[in-house]
Amino acid sequence: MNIVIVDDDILVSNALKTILEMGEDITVTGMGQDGEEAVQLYASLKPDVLLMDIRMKKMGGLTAAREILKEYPDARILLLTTFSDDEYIVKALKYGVKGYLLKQDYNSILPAIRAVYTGQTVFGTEIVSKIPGLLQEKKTFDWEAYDISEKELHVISLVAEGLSNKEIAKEIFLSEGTVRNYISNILEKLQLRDRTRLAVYYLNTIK
Amino acid sequence: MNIVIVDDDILVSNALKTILEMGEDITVTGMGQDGEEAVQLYASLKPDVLLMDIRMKKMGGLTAAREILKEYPDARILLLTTFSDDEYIVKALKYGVKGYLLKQDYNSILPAIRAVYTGQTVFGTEIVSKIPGLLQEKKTFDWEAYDISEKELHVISLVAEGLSNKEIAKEIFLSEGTVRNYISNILEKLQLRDRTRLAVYYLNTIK
DNA sequence: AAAGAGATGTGACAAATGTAATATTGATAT
DNA sequence: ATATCAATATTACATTTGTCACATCTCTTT
Repeated sequence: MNIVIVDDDILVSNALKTILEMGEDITVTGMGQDGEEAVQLYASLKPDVLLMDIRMKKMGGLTAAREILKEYPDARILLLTTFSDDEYIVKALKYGVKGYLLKQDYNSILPAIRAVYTGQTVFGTEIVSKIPGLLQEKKTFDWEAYDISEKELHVISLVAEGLSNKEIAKEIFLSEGTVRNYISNILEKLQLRDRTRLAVYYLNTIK
Repeated sequence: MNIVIVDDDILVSNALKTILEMGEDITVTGMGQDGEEAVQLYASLKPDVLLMDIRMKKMGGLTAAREILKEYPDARILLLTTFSDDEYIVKALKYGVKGYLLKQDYNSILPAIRAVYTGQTVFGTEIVSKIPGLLQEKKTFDWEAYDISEKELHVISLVAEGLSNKEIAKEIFLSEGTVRNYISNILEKLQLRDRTRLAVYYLNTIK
């Protein structure tokens, strides 16, 4: 299994190399220090797995990953992060990165690489919980508790689609004025102050 | 490393056992055929990893996983799925399951188990894309393509937090009028018609 | 029939919003 | 110094929005 390691810090790169080569079937075929090198190295060496730091000068790991995956969609890239770079994880996953690990866990890097090699996607401890839409757990809102009727809920959903009062009125066969009253009531009940906040609130909530 | 295998189908269980024991450091210490057995086996054997089918009679793998994790939050459970059981994945992750694999990929089971053993979370090929909130088709919007500047993006995010023009103005040290112009421009560029739609659009999009 | 309750509608008003045209400012280049 | 450009600001205006008080209208209950 051929691996390329890219990391700003040569000490880290070497440490990683040592760890990896403890696996007999593993060869580190190349090493680089920034995103641009990563792109070049990948293109020339086509390693089985690319192990790359996410924070690097010049081109960062994320951008490099994107570039590489654009060209080689099946590239197996494992990103290393120090900690709490949670913001990048979603992007990384979208690009098609195959792993997102904490540098700290030295002894999990080897198994992670093997898993990635077989096509799996691997997340370091704690990282899964950073995936929004997963942990970001939309409040399961108990609309009933606020005396929100079925009809009102419908209006809310229309607001959250961006309809104007006039359009909502037409949609549910009420006068525009009544729709205004409806919304005014809803805002009062929910302690919100305008339709934008209402829309946002609704979207962050599960019906 | 001690493993317990739970699967309806004894043929599958045995096949898995054979595969696993090709790893010399691995011992299959117990085998069961449904969720209830899984719970019992886990409690009595405390395996390092529990490998479990998700579809089983009596208690299914998901429920079993929940029960076990309720009692032992650090349990490392790897669920096996035939395919396209995507609906369960989010629940599984919420419970704290450490892996979700396709049964088909025989040769990825071993590395996956090792990764799980070190605390990583592993997803089989294709499975990542099933995570809603991720694939949940937030359009990866290329704001740059619409000439949205960094500052404009900031304004947009503030709109999506429900701030009024006046508040936004105070926040970023511009006059209210300028903020209005900003937003007017943004709406024009994005072909949207008011702040509510802008907020909705933004929330359904990844920065 | 009268009264009450609930949903719907109207009118009036202030505030916020969106648009457009036109300043003002400040920095840069010539 | 002048011309130029981008960013910011101002002004004016039409619309939309949110609030409130008060009508209607329709059922139901008594």
